[in-house]
Amino acid sequence: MKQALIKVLEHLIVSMGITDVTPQVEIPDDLSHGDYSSNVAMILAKRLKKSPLVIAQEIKEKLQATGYGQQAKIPNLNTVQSGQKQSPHGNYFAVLQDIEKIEVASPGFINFWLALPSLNRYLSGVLTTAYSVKRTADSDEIESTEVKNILPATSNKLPAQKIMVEFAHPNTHKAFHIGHLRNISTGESIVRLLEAVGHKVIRVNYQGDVGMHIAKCLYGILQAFSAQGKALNFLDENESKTPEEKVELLGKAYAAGSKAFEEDERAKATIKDYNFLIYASAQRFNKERGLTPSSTDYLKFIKSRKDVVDQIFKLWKNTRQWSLDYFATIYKRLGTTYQRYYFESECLNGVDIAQESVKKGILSKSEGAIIFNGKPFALDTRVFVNSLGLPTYEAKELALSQIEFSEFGKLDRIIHVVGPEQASFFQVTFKVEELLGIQKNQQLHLVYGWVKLKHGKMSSRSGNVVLGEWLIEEAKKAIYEILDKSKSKYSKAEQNDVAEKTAVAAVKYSFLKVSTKQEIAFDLEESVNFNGDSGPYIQYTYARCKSVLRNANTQNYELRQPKAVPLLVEITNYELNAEEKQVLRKLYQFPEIVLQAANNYSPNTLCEYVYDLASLYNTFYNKHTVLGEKKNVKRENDVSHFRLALTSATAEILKQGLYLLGIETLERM
RNA sequence: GCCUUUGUAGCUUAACGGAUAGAGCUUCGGCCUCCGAAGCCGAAAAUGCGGGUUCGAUUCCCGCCAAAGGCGCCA
Repeated sequence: MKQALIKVLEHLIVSMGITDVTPQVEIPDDLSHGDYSSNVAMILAKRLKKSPLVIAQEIKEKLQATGYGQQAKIPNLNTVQSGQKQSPHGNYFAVLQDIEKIEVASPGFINFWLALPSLNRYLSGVLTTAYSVKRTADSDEIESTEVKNILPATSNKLPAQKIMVEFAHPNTHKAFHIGHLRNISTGESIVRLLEAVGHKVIRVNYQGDVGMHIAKCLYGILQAFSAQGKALNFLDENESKTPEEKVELLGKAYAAGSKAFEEDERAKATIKDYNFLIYASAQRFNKERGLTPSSTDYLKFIKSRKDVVDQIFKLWKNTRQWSLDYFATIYKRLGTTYQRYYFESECLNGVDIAQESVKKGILSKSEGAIIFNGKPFALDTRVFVNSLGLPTYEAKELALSQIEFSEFGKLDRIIHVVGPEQASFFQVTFKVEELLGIQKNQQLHLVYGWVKLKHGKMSSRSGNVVLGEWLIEEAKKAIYEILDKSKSKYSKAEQNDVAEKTAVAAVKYSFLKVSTKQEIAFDLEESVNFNGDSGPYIQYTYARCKSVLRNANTQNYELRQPKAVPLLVEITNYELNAEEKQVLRKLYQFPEIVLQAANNYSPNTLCEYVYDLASLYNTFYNKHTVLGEKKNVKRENDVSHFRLALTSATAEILKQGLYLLGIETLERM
């Protein structure tokens, strides 16, 4: 609709002699300004040397001349355009059938109101998809919905792309904290939004499983948590523990190792040695897996304790798996899956790429290291291979991008969901990859802001972290309190299901409603808030809608039969009240909001929409009765039918909106 | 020193250069003998400072102040 209006205005201003301006049409914040609004008259004011109001009035009159809202007059349109008898303009102007009112507002806006029939047509469309899904399901519940059904009108204009979204990337042996939670919430929603507008998306996760942080952790294990400092004893003793307990142990070991690294010179030297051993272990692991190893033999760097090679290998490989097993439980909890897990350990041949790049003159040697000199490109200078011969994150990234661009056919884009501290890193690696011919302008660093504590900074070294799962558990506790007070009777299993889904929703929504780049000042109370602009509020509204619909069923309304849908369009003699109109118009905006959220990578746009819709529905619900024949409210049947349709459509859109945010709905809560 | 990002009610925040800066939390006052009160209605409260561009600036440009991140051997 928006695009169609832009086309109409574009054609109109061409007839006014303007060819190089693309009119803008937007959905006004305030519904009293219509469903769509254009500022085209104000843009033209200077060019035409007339007042914006006059221009707006002229445009309005030209549009009126087409007889909008009346199909019969549309064919006459071509006379508006001089000298183009067989022009396709009639098609463009056909959109005006759906407009019932055009107004000019100071200082020169042209506002459009949609005609009721077109709103109703959309409502029917929503319900038809809802029914079609319901009919294929054997239960009363609507199964997870295919969003695409509601979106083709706006989405099919974009060329579909193949896009890789890389997100989550926790490091093994380290804590999974609320920053990762935000990363996953954001990435998951971006994936779903891109899919909803027609793109093919590949979900991947890049995890750091080599490096100093692991050397510190292993050192901590061998020093403090292992009988006689034997790796095998440690593994045997703890093998039967739960994934949570295992990673907790790793976290403690990491803290201990970090402390030793800073305070004890001998420990520091040992940890550095361990780091080489980990690289050597990774190479050995790659050989086992049949991956091509890099040309560097890391064992030659080890100064002492060659006897621990086997120990470190087993310890690294097993504890690495502990972390991965634990991460898997979290991904499952959050409803996230990945097609491919990448690891730093498989990117060690970045050293070889870096060395070739030196020959090509793209990277250079300096003080024993291989660096990229950023000055000619106004970028930072960064180290790719350190003077010890170990690849840094940068060199590994070169190897990674080679793999990523080769494994899934031709990719149009790779989106890296990563924090702001890596902006310089990505600018440099993107540039080097461009110079190497790996990619050109195909990658995007999608920055998500840090999650900071209101007081103090998160640091897994000092142990001052808010763990992801801890937060979800806190939210669950709060929900159990509400459930205990509630009158609804649930079994233990049902309670747990409600608490789990509501808790995840609360946490995810609290991250997603803030714009992606914005830092979040973490506040427990805010994250587990169930009132107002929150995930549970939307879920509650959905559950409320479903409750009404269940009641309608028991009271023998026929709305839930597909045949009742056409009835909606026939309701023309019923004057809709203000609240009904507000909900109806909001529903209509859904596809365009999804498109906007996808194109801007901004789930918060969708959060705002979903909240507005829920809020408008709740206002309507409180003021008017949908069924309400219980006491003395007597009403024409078709009013109830319309309101049930509105309720059903609201439920459907809320469900789909939440799905795109990665949040599940509950039929009861 | 250089680069980047961010400053909006007491707190957390929204607003492709548009209309009266929109919410939530908190506070205060109302609404369950009617479909779910995790709800609804009402009140109070904000664009860091100074310039500029524009019909119009929270948004773009310049300067200042403040915070965060980054800038050859961490990831």
